[in-house]
Amino acid sequence: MPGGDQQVLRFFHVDFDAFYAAIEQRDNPQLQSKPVVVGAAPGRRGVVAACSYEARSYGIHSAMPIGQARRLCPHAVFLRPRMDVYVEESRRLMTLLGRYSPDVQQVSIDEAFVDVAGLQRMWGPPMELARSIRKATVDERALRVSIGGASSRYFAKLASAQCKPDGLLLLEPGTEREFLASLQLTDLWGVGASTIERLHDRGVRSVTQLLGLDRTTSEAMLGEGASRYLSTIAAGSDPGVFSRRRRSHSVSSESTFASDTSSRPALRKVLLSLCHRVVDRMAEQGVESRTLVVKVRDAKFRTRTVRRSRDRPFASAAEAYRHACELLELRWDGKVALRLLGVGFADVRLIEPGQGDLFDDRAARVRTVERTVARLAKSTTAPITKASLMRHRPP
DNA sequence: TCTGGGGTCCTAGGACCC
DNA sequence: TCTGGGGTCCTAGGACCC
Repeated sequence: MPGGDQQVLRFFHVDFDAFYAAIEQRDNPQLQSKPVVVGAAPGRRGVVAACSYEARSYGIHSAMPIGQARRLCPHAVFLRPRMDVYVEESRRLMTLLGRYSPDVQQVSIDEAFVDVAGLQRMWGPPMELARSIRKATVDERALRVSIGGASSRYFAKLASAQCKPDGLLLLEPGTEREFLASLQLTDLWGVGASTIERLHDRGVRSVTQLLGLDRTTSEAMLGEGASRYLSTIAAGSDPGVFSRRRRSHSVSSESTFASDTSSRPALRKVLLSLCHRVVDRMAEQGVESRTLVVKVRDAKFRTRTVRRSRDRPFASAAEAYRHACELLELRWDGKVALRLLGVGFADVRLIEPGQGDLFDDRAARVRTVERTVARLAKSTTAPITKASLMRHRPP
């Protein structure tokens, strides 16, 4: 059937190399060709958010505890993230990609899928298009990018990971299975440490072995969902993890303390501040939720959550805070020291017009005051906050 | 060695209803 | 004194990713 099911190279996965670190190196020439680590301040709690390839040669990688990174490379340059700069850079890069294709799907701050179907007449074959994009990011933004191309998003993503940094790898449609056989288990997107451990326990050490398992064995090992996921990949098909459907949505904020604490007043203060942060962010997005979640992590790194759904959305930070305090007591005995508190909303939805009347008057009034304060705080340099959040009470 | 913050998706079990 | 099956909503935890 001409043109029917024939696979074509349809997607690029465009992935910027060591994004935060590369921006820092670009903006400060003294950092070029030096090990640069962006993340928590050394000596404090936190991890590596991104690091330059020079830093990687010392064994540093993202998500590594910052103290460990410093031990591996004490002379590395340690920087705190400048998120506003990275977000702005990301916006410019997505605009740049938009010049090449009307269909750019951003999937994180530093990566996007580009649908290249039908672009041949304007930009030439995929290889030429990819080269043009790579040249443009260097010429215009002084940033390097790796591009993977394939007939599906999933394989394009695998391909870009294989050619990093500063690489280009286009998979000829039909060669997916061959490509898979050249990968390690850890290269498969969606297969993490826990799955790998389970596989190793059962003697499965290679992708070929994994993909050769019969369905019954693999279901017994990994469960039905994961088994179906892997058999789709094994067939060279897209398991669909990057398709656009978005079922639910959540908004959350959390904070790890400089040191563990079991002080109830201190914890409540954190809770109040988190409630304000999350509710303000939801207001900016024009969304609301009926489900509040509180997250607690203790000194032993044991994490627990507790949630409460009700029949109408939470209307204000003050209201969320009252419930959050109750939820905290359900998950915390008041004795054990905690290292983290989090507050979030699940199943977040767009506010429907005219729904404001559903809130009772008092909640609506409180919310109006909160919004005004939030706006004021943004438009002035004078610090505006709730009295209970201030370090020292005013005289 | 010490383990951030922001997310998504899946699983499994209980309550409740028809 | 033995018990079905399906659907929906809710909760908690886990795996995974950037």
